[in-house]
Amino acid sequence: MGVLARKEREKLELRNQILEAATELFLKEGFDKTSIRSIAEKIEYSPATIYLYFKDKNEIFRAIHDKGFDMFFAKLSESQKIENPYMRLRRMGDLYLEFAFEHREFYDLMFVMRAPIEARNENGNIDWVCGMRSFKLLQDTIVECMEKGYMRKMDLDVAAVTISSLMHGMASLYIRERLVMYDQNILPYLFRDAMDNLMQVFKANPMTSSFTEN
Amino acid sequence: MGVLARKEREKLELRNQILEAATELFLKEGFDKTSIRSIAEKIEYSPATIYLYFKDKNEIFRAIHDKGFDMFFAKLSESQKIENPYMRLRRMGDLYLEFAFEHREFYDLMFVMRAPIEARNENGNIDWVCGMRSFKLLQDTIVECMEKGYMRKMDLDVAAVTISSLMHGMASLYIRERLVMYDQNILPYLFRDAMDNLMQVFKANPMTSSFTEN
DNA sequence: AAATTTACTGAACAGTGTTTATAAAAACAA
DNA sequence: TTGTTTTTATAAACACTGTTCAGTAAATTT
Repeated sequence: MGVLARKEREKLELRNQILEAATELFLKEGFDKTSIRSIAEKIEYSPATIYLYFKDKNEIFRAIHDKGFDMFFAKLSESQKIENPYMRLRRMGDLYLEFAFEHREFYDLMFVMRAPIEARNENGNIDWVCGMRSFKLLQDTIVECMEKGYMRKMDLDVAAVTISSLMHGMASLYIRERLVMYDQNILPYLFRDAMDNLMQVFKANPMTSSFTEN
Repeated sequence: MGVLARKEREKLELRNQILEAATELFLKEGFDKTSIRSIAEKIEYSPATIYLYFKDKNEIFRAIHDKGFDMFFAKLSESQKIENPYMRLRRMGDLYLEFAFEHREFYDLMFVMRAPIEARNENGNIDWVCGMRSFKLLQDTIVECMEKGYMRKMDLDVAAVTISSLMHGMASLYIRERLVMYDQNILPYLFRDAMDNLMQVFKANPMTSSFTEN
């Protein structure tokens, strides 16, 4: 049955064409200007055709959102070559911000925009896998830090949420232009110091632990 | 010239009517469903009339955004009765999250949405006053903490950005549904611990300062 | 009473996401 | 090679959206 296989392939190919066109438009023109009609024109199909491959506009951006998380995971994984988990965690912070700065639109779609979230809600099950892969990387690193004594023992969820929140806060305040009172060129330095500061919260300091523990 | 005064008053009154209707719709139906036509219908005027009082839809939401910042400032100011600046700073954190949880739509408009920001960009000058008032409250409290020895001396901008980013990160990840992997009921407790942790970064601990200073 | 200013609106423009009936093409069966 | 069925694509329409502008009616001034 080579016919079915070919059809399957063709079907997937057009789906990818739609996704590529949508991504290109999204990165160049933004979400609002990436209309179903503009995508259709780019791939030289009728707008209605797109609805044979995606349920709605949100589902298209849900797919782009997923690809963004793949890129994000790859970026964060660059830290894995670092042996020391505490240094690795610190490096993940830099990589996080590098991703946010280099791929603002993707970051925005993944962590801020409503569209990709609304797509899965109608699906029924809230499949949260793609983002979870990166979050698990963070969790595992924290656990390793605590196990190997680089970090004082504390609730994993609290540590993970604290770190994620600081990172996302900086990235999203910048991307959504809520830090315009600062010279945009010094922001990376401010963010760096903020990360360094936070790292100290978690640091296990044997010499002072008896004083700071309570 | 009582006539002119009355006309001025009437002009302002309709402007407020538009704003009230828009706010009500915004809180009930969200940004997208608050159309110019729906606002017009609510106040029983033609859609075109709205454009005699506001340049565009963004300008309407820019005004609502400003009112939100007034509420926000009032909320944060509740902390001012606390004498100790370190305790006051900690209280401001709680009040920040209370505001975000109680007025999600306002918070979203003020700190996440693009619409109100785009409004001022066309104005020319980026009048950043409304949000700055609250930010200054934070800065002043930090300065007071450092001056009175409750907080170790460090760069004010770094401290302010660190605190703002953590707060906004928690609030916006929650509001934009990026923390759905957690039981939503425990989030307030996680956030509380995250704030307590961060406070420790800044804490001036005389007994251990000689060890931690470099 | 006439002229002018101010306030308002109907209608249109150019777009949006989405659905549906219809047509064409491809695959399968006799 | 027919005829039938399934798959794939689309034109056209629906119900919206923000925004503009010519034209009208009312209020104010001369």
